[in-house]
Amino acid sequence: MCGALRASDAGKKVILMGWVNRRRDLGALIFVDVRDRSGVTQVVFSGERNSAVHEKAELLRNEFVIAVIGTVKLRDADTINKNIPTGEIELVADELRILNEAKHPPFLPSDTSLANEEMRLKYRYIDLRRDAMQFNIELRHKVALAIRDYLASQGFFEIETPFMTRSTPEGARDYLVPSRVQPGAFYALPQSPQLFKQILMISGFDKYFQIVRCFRDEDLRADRQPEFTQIDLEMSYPQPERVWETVEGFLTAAFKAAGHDIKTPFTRMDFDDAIRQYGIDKPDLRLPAFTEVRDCFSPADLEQLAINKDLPVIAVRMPGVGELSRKERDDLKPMFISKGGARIFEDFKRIENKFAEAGAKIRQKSGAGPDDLIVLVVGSAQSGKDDHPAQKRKVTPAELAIYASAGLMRVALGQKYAAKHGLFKRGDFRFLWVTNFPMFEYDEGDKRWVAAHHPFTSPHDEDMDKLESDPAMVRALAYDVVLNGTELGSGSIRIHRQDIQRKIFHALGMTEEEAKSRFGFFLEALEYGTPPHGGIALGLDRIVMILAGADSLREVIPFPKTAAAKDLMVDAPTPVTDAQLRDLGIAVAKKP
RNA sequence: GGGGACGUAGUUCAGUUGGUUAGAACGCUGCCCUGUCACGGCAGAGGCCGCGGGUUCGAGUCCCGUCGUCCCCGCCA
Repeated sequence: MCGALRASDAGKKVILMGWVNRRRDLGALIFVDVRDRSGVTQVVFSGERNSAVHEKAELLRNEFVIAVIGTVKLRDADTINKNIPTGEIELVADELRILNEAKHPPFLPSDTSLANEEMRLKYRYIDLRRDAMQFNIELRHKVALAIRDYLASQGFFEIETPFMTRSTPEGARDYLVPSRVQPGAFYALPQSPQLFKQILMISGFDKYFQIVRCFRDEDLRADRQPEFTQIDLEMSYPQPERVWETVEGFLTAAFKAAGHDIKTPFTRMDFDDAIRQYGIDKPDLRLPAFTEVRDCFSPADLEQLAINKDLPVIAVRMPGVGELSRKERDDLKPMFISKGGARIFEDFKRIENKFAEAGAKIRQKSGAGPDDLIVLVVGSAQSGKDDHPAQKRKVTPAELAIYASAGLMRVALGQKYAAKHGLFKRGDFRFLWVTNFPMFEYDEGDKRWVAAHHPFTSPHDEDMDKLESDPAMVRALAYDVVLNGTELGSGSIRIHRQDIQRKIFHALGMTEEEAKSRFGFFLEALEYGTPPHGGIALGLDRIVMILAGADSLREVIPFPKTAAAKDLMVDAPTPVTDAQLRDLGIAVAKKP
């Protein structure tokens, strides 16, 4: 391989095959860097030594595929290249074969500046030749392999489940596959193998895993692709802690494979605490938690500032970021997303000038040094009263609006300033289990309760009696694993009793008939001796993205989709022929 | 569905207040060069300024629309 040869190989006769990475033509002496996925080696073509081969080497151009036979030569001390691992040697060519020529590529793998994404995705095969992409894809392979090895060593079986399955119109939108033999009927691509893995528990495969593609027809983000890979697992008879240990085990192996040692067990945090301290259910622990500073203001202060005295007053602190300039503060305002009338005070200096005592107290309580940035998020004076169905929760909807707004501000500030001020250090991995999620969320549009995780999640034993009477207060045996503000995975202990599963469907507003038509097969399966079981699924792409230090999943997925869910290389999706549609019994209402 | 950014040579970008022939770097082509390694030197080719309208004596530059890529909100059990 092109990255393999070392000083100890000097004198050997070898053959190297690869791409022309760069050529340096000095006349009677031509240097060519040959590249494959392992690295580059300098090949020397000398006119003096072999004029026929040298003449052929003059034809070489970027990205030609060549084979070179030659002798490994130790370089003279003054010509050693310390920048590459093979820099102590070079290959003196005796024979050259051009295996294939190449058109001038739109961009070169060796280019120092990166082509734009449109170009990279259209010519993905060239983009993938770049060192960075080769590294990321290798990393992905190593991580997946380490996870497989670990889970297999713990007695898990990898078992495949169908891609062509049935639509369950709850949650994300399904990708549909029309059936030819059953015109008008559709398969759905799985959003997750959820019910199949639960049925595998009923089938006696008590430890299952699968590194599996999942599909969701929703709009994309930098960290969301319509098809993505999950590390999906399920086990019988577990306490949540057993699932967590398993995840901590395979993540330790995966991060080790990427060269990082991580500490287990991970921090654990109640959902309510996450909201109150970070305003989000996936807190980034690299940045400090909120400080509640309402009591730092006198009632008169609150009135004068038109701050709601019944709602939290949140100080968001960014260490070392310092006072913002006027322009920076102006830039901040559009970044603030107000939920439920929350307000922002981005100019803390002004608070300190006008309300010196409160300002000092806030600095002290939040532990803010003189170099720290403080932004306050408060409720407006008129907000606060509501009769929301979730009013009785520990964190009421009105409070949640303040926390959530502050949480979004905290994340936005982190993204904008923390990297610049060294708060995000490479290799700083803050894992976290968020637990005790509420079972239900209230859908304001549909005016009904929906499952916060999914409808197969078991409620807490002690909350079972509140399913009908007080759904807002029911906690779920659900847990998320979070890393540096990214949700890596989500899981739960499942319902294994048919009567409870029925109750949940009912609480979600499903009639008996609906439940039966959508999930009848599953309710029936539950009746045939279902062991207690639970599991989790983690996003492989996101794990690799974080390990690669990338900002987008596209950097770790070989053939990703654009924001409009298109594949620019193969140009998908496309219209299909009328004959195909006829076969499927489908008519397209609006042709492009 | 909504908001924002961007679109100029093969590529990455610059292009002033609307004003003469649209520039640079890399890449490409040719010539020169025996120790380069982001080689160097000389010469050269390469432009529907995304597309369509409009304003103007005059548009890469201003306006409207449209397409594409990216980021975000909604959405993502």
